[in-house]
Amino acid sequence: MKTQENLFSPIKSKGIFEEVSSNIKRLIFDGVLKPGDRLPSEIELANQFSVGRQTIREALRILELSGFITVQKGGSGGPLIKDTIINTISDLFLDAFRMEKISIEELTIARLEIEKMVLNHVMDNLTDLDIEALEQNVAAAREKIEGNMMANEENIEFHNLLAKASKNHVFVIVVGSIAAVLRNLLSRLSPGVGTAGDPGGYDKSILMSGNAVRYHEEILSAIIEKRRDAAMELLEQHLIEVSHRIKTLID
Amino acid sequence: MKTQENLFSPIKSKGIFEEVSSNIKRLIFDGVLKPGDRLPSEIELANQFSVGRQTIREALRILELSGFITVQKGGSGGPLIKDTIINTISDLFLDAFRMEKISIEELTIARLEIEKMVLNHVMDNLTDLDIEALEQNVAAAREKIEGNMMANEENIEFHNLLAKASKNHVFVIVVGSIAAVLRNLLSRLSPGVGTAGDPGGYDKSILMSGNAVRYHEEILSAIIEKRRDAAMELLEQHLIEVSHRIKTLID
DNA sequence: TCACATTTGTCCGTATGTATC
DNA sequence: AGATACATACGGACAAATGTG
Repeated sequence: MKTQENLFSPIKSKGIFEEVSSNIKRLIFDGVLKPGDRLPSEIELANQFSVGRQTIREALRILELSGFITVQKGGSGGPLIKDTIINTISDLFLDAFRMEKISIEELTIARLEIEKMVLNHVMDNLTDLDIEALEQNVAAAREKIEGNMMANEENIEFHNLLAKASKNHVFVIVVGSIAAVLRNLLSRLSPGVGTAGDPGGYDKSILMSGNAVRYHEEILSAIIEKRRDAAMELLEQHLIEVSHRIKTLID
Repeated sequence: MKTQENLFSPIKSKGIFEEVSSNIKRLIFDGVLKPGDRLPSEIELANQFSVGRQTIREALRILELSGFITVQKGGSGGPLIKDTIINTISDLFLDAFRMEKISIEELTIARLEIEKMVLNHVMDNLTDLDIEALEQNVAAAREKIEGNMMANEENIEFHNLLAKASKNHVFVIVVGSIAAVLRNLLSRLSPGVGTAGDPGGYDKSILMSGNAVRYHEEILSAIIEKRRDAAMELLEQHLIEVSHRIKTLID
């Protein structure tokens, strides 16, 4: 029963590969290595640390799955410092949702509540840059709709941009994760929807997508004009409609 | 430029080790493999998948860092299915803190908003079983406090039980993740606090812990008596006080 | 207490696939 | 198209750790 978790020096605990990844992590935390910098190749790292290549590979795998680096194959490739922690956290939330077998009802209820909460924060922290990004998003979405194309990616991004405008990264992660789950569900229910230039999507799906864009435009207007209650009401209507759309797809 | 993302069979895209980990992941999602089950040894897996042992190792490393398995060395050891996604998320949150992607302020604001939202749902969906679990929790916490021991685990669990009482798994995961981050932070800031029977904890930390228990008791009473506004007010006071406690620990 | 078997951890050598120049 | 550089993958070997008899 002595489950003493030694939190002070988590290094040295498991093996060399963890120590190597911790060392590189520390360099990133201390600012010695910044996003965009290149790490030496595996062979080079193996020589510098005086360890085997497999050990380096597992250390790099840790860093990759922790969102600190990406690895590119081929010539002039190799490990690249890149900050993707937020995305990594979102991925794990997605896994957690899938493990718990979340129902559509639960997800839509939670989404509705959380996004309303986020919107409240947006109204208090909105900047011109946020407005610009949101306007750009709905413009791009409208353009696609007018070209008879789905605008699903843009529509999902609208909600992510809204979360960003709340100036709270926790909200960004949570909203982004829920959006990822929904996108996952939609792509399973109506295949080919997310792909660009899908020639088979000339059905009511485009109408729904266009409808969402109109809602986004109205919500954005209400936000800009500081009409808080109207924005909340529109958001609620929009999300309820989306949930209905998903339900009809399931049947 | 042919970046066609095939959402139906994302396998074969990156490499063999990702395909292996995806296969095992799928088995876990589908319930074929459940927490507590043992995976074959690395050599056995290598034979069954007809791949090298190094490939298996990297696949297992992915699963470990994604919170799906743990790996034990030695005789009768090996890969063990275990759901630790929430802990993994909290670890990444800590990394995000260190990378200054998330601040304590953001986290406490998000926690306050989310738990208030959850409490509202709890008031509408409370059952006798939830009440029983919550009462048992505060009773256990009080017992520890009266024995001059910290009740941090119980106090954190109180909030998780609250989330469960909302009957929404999304809330459970979000609240659980935030709680895990806070527990992780607290254990780093005030070492030895989480361990049972810590003889060095006879300081103001126990007072704070006891204070939290009192708040929990009052909140629970308000919930049972359907005093919604009072419960919300108490919860808000409680969480603000906790955030102050964390801030003072950081300075 | 002491081997013993099992399993992960680590290293080496080599070959292949892949992206860049 | 060819050369180069790099990750990816295979097989074999030994060391270290851990539970079991």
